Amino acid sequence: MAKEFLIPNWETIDFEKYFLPSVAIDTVIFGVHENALKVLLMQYKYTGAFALPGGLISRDENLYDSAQRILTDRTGLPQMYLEQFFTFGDQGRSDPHFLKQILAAKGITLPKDHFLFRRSISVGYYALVDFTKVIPKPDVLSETCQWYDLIALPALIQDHTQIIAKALETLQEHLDKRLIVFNLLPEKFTMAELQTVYETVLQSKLLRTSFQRKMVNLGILEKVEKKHTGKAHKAPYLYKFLSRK
Amino acid sequence: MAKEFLIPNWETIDFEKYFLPSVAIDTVIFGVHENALKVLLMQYKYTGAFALPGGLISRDENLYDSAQRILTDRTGLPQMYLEQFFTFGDQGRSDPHFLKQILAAKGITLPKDHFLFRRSISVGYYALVDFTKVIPKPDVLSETCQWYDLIALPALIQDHTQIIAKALETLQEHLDKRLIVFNLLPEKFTMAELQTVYETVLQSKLLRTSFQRKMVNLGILEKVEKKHTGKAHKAPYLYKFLSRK
DNA sequence: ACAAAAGTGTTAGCCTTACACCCATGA
DNA sequence: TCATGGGTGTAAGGCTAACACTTTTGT
Repeated sequence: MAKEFLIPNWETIDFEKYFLPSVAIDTVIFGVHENALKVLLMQYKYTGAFALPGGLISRDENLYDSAQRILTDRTGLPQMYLEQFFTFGDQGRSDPHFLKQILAAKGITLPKDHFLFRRSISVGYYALVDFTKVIPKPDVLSETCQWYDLIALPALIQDHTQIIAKALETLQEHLDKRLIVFNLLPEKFTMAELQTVYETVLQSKLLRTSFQRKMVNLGILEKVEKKHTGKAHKAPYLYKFLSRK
Repeated sequence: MAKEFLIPNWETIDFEKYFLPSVAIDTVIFGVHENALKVLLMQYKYTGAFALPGGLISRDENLYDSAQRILTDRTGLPQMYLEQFFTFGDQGRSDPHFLKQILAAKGITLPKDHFLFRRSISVGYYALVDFTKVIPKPDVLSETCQWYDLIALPALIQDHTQIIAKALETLQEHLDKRLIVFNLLPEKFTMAELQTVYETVLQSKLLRTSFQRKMVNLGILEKVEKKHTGKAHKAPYLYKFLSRK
């Protein structure tokens, strides 16, 4: 339910009947491409404002499942690594300015205190995805849904810049503790690629030789075969993640 | 506002006017007493059911401030160490059974789909307090507000047992990373007392000599004076936490 | 053969584990 | 002086930083 629910008559639909009021979900979708950490953002229709993918929680849906659904809608992936990281609830954070503008441009007018305009708490989830497998898809409010480099983000609506910052912080803390990097990579990868992901996420340079040893010593990598790049140097090995140790 | 707001006419008060619907806060208040980790629980009137302190979010209040207010109401402390740890949003988690029973016993009848009976998401905060400074105070729904040993908790309503488990898990992760143990202790304490707190929180024995060195090497402790216990052994030093390094 | 990148060896330092030992205290 | 608990010394092991070195590849 609710997948492309938002398309029909805004004026007549009873949002309260299907969705929980005053709560929403915002998602930060991380992907790696060309040695850079990327985030999936939507650009709103008419206004050109940038925002994180997000959505409402169905009354008959668990919170986690809501996040999963929203992420599937935007990425096309049936499932992905997904983690709740923080809930944002400052008073000033809900600013219906852009939504009102978009609806006005569509010729839709809703009452001032409409469900969609009221203050809401937002539960933040971050997702790690294989960049190459994602097919970004805008929602009804947005013109585009595209990857943006984390170090060159456009201005975002509301508190979405802070939400991304907090997501990154959490990801950095989780990176070593849980073994989750592999969600950002294709099945097979070189040690250099793995290191680059670490470096872009942690935003710091790591020693090549120490990194190699550390990863190998974790005992979760399997050497697969050599990858001949055609370059004038030793061919690197490809590694695979051992799913269950 | 909203402090003892819940006392008067349940039937006539417009909850939606003052509080956000479908969101609540639950708090896990940790304290240490007699070498044991304790949690503050309320016991509901009439039903005898046990629950975590919690409450609603005022429309004009930041999320964090709501949690602070709820905690001040239950402990009497104007402020305390406070951290958001998770947001719980499974469908089945809201069970208005006990609330309905209590209201029925009071002779209050509210419509079946009343604000207070609907499914809600709950934002979890944990607090660390100095046990000796807390003056527990029940809310309007509860008969008592008391400390319970973490390893001998009574059965709790809804998903409150899981909420406590998640809070403890988070506290364990934060214990070494942030320097927060001191919120559970009085100003001056012996190394043995500090170690006991670590052991009860982490639920594992630690080596006395290594622990001593580790704590001292952190450089955040100040040796104050000796504490003569009257026991037949060397008097331990009292230590103080250096607030800002 | 040579440059460039991948991989291995080696040493030093730090932190933890483990346990031995000394110190202070009141019975 | 002895039992008890507090505090320090010391050695082994694991992990990381730092850097030297070897290996493999295509030009």
